[in-house]
Amino acid sequence: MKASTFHLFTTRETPAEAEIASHQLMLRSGMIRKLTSGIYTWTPMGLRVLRKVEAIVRDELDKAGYLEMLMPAVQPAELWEETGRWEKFGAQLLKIQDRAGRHYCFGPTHEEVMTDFVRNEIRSYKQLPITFYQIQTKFRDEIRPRFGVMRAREFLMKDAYSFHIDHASLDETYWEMYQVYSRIFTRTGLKFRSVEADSGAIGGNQSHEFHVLADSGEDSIAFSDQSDYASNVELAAIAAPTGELAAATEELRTVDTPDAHSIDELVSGYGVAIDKTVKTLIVHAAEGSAAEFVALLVRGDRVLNEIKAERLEQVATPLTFASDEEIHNAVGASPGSLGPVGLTLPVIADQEVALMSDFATGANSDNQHYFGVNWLRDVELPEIADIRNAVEGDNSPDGKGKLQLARGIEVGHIFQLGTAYSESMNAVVLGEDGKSHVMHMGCYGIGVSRIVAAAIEQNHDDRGISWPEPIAPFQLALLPMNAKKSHRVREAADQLYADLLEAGVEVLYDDRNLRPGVMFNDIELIGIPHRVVIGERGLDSGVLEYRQRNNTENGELPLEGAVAAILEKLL
RNA sequence: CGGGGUGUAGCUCAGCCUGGUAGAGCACCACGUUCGGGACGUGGGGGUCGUGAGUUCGAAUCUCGCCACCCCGACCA
Repeated sequence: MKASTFHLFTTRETPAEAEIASHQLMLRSGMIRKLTSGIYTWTPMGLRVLRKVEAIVRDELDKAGYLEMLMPAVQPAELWEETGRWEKFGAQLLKIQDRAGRHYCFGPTHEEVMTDFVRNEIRSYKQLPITFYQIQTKFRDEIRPRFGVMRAREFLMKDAYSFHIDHASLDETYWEMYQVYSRIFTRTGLKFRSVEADSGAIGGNQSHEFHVLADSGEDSIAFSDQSDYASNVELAAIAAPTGELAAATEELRTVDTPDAHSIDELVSGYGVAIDKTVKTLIVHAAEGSAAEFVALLVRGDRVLNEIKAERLEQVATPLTFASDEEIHNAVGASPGSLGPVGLTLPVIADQEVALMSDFATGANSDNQHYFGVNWLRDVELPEIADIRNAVEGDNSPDGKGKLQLARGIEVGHIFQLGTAYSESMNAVVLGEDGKSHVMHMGCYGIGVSRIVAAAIEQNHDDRGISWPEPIAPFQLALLPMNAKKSHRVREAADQLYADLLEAGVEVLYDDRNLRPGVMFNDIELIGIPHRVVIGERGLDSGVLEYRQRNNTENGELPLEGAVAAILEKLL
C-alpha cells in the first residue's frame, strides 16, 4: 500500500476529548473519528487492525467447528417480551419504532433472536450440540460512554451461542470454548488472564472473563501468587484470616464526636487508626425476615462487596441500602453514628471484623462513638461472613498463597446460561426418549473493537502505538529518504516495494515525499512493527537501514537479497 | 439520573469580565528555498462565533430557553 493513496489521517495535536492513551492514539494515528457520543467511524487504517483481530477470532472459531451466521441488528420487541427483557434490560436498550409504530430494538445482544432461530430449525437431539456465532455491530446505550471505542455505544462484537440436550454437553462445549478463547487471545499477542466471574442475575453456574492486562483497565482482578486461582475482584472469595481474637487492652468508653460523620473524619479528627474502625451499613432484610433491616460490619478502610452481601440469605435481593430516614426510624441515629453495640438489628460481621479488638464504632447516638470496643465483653460476637472486596495480601480462597491485584480490560466473557432463555422461549427438542427436552444454552462474547483499544493500552510509548505483530495494520513500513531528488533512492524503493508485495508482505510504502522527520513520526505513531529506510548513504554501501518499532537502535540489512532478509525479521 | 464544565476556522485555543470591522499557532492551497527525526519565506483560501429568543443604535461578548459534547458521581455510614 502506498501512503500517498492510502491517506494517513494522523494529527499532531491530541484532541481535547480523549483521556486515556488508547483513545488519544487512535485519534492521533487516524484509526477512528468520532461521529457523536460513543459512536465512531473506523478509517481505512483502523479497519485494517479491526479486521486482523476479527480474522483471528473467526479462524479459531471455524477451526473449532462453530458455524458463522449473521443475524439482524434490528429485532422485534415481541421476542424480548417473551424473555421479559424488553423491560428488564433497562435504559441501555435502544428502542426504535417503524412508521407503523411497531416496536423494535437495535440488538445489544442476540440470545432472543438466536433462540428463536434454533427453536424453529432444530427438532432433534441428534442435531445437537450445535454452536453458532456472528461478528456484528451491537448497540448499547451506555449510561456514560467513554474512552473512545473502549466503552462505546456502538461496537463490534463476536457473540456465540451453543445449544445442548443436557448440562453435561453444555459443560463440555463450555470448556472447549474456554480453550478456543485462550488460543484466540494468545494469537493476538496480548498479555491476558482468564478469571472466574460473576454469573450474575442470569443464573447458570459457570462464567469466566478474559482480561487484557493493562494498568488503565477498568476492572480489578485478583489472583493467587502461588496457584492458578484468578478471579474478578468483585467475586474473589477471601479465605478466613488466621489468628485468634486478641485480648482487650482498652476500656470501653463513649466519646463525643460532633465532627465525625464518616470514617475519614473519625480517623483525621480523633486520632483513631483506620484499621481500628468498624463501619456499619444498614441494608434491607430479605422478605419474610423477622427484622426489617440487617446491619453489615466491615473494617473502616474496606469496601462492602455487594455481590457477596446479596448472597446472604438474610439480605434482600437486590441489595438495597436503607435510606437515612429508615435508619433514623430503626436505630434512632444518623448513618454516620452507627455501630453494633446495643444495636437491636441482626448483625453480620465480615470475617476480618470478627478478629478485631479495641476498635472504634458509632454509638447509635448522633455525635457519639464508642472507642475501645471488644467482642464478647462489650457486645456479643455476631454472625460472621465474607462480605468485603478482596485486597492485596488477603488469603487466596484455595488456601494457596496470598491474593494479588491487577488491572484488566474485559475483552471476553463465556457463560453457561442453562435453560434461562430456552425455557421462557420454549426452545425444545425431542430426546432419545421421545420426549421434549428444554435445550441447555451457553453464550460466549468477545469485544472485537475493544480488543483494539486494549491492545494499545498494553502496547504504547511516548512516540505512539507499538502493535503486536499479529494485529498490526501493516507488518512493515518502507521509507525512502529524499526520493524526490534522488532517482536512485526512488528506483530502489519502488523496486523493493514491488518485491515485498510479490513476497506477500503487508508493506506501507511512504511515497509522500515528505521530510524524513515527518515520516518517522507518523510511522512510529501508527505503530508499524518493522521499518526499513532507504537512503543515498545506504545505497552507496549496499545496505538498508532496519529498525523494529520497540527498539531505538538501527540495524542494517543487505540491499542484495533484501526481501529474504526482511522476511526473516517478520513473524 | 445528579453535579460541574465547554461550545469561536479542519485541530488546539485566545477574544467574552468592561458590547463597537472576528484572531493566533498548527493544518490546507500556490510559488521559491530546504530535505536522515514534525523546515523556512512570501502570498492565499477558510468561521451567519452551537441554536432560538430577548436587551441594545449595535451582541461572539449581557439575559433566558434549548441542543450538543466532555468530566465527576451514582460503595455511603
